[in-house]
Amino acid sequence: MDRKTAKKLSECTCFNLRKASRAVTQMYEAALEPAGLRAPQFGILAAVAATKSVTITRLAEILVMDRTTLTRNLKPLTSRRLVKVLPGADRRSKKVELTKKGSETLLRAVPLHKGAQARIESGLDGQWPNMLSDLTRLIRVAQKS
Amino acid sequence: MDRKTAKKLSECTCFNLRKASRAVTQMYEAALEPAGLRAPQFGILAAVAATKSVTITRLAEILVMDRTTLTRNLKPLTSRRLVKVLPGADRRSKKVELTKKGSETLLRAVPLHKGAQARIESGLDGQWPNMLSDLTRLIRVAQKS
DNA sequence: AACAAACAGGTGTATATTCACATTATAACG
DNA sequence: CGTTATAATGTGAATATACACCTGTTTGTT
Repeated sequence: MDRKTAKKLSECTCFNLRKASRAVTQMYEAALEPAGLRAPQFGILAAVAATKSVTITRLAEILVMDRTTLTRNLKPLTSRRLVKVLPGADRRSKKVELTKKGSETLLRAVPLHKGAQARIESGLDGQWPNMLSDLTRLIRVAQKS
Repeated sequence: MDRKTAKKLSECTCFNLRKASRAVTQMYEAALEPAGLRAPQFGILAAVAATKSVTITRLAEILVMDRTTLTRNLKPLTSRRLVKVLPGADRRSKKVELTKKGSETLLRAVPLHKGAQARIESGLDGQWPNMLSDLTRLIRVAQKS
């Protein structure tokens, strides 16, 4: 259990994806810092903005995120009054919407995000679209297994 | 801020990497479950096994993981007596080693991990080596930005 | 020897992630 | 109509992640 193990680890899909995820997240969060948003928070705000109003379960589907993860992730956003959670159509469901402050924050974050994305894409010399389709396929494979 | 926002999000490197990371992690953790290991735990055990004995800082470098993250991640492993943390060369440093139980656990986990990796690679029709080099490049780009 | 710089490590705080389980509300059905 | 299944959400517990900051140790310089 020596060099061989180390080599296997360095080729492990999970290990490498998590590593890349950490590195890229840190880079995006540094970029988004002036807007005071973490990476998942930006995603949530953007998704809510795109729908105007969604239930929690539907939003989790859109974000491909565990529903209970989303529930927790909404907490710091509601505390900071960036989103509001209102009673939904049912007495079961709720709907999530942006507040004015949330819209403003998102508006401030979008150029920062765009800048980070542009830096990544330029660093990859146009390979990102390819990588994206590969990643999409990888997700499909992982979810089927 | 409508369809356009949603589209941007669906092309965001960070968002997609995190999504893929979640999906693949779940798949690997389901595979490793009989050994009672989470994905990062497997990585730590494998890295420790490959070195016999390492300091915490060095191990964090190997894993490309924040040092303080590693410190926390070692906790459940030491609690379960899979690794032991001993005084190092200095009075500053410590060394991390596998216990007997840790070796046994890793030995049980390796075939499970290999199976998961094989399923992923077969699902990707040999594209994984390409994707790996792309991911490596992506990490380099993110860390330079 | 005295002091500053660099090194190894830990803690506080906050967010993110997920599973198992619990709760309440609606829908379906016999 | 009452019972059962399904849907929407929340909570407890555990791990993961990382930044800012703190402590003690060694090294290097004068």
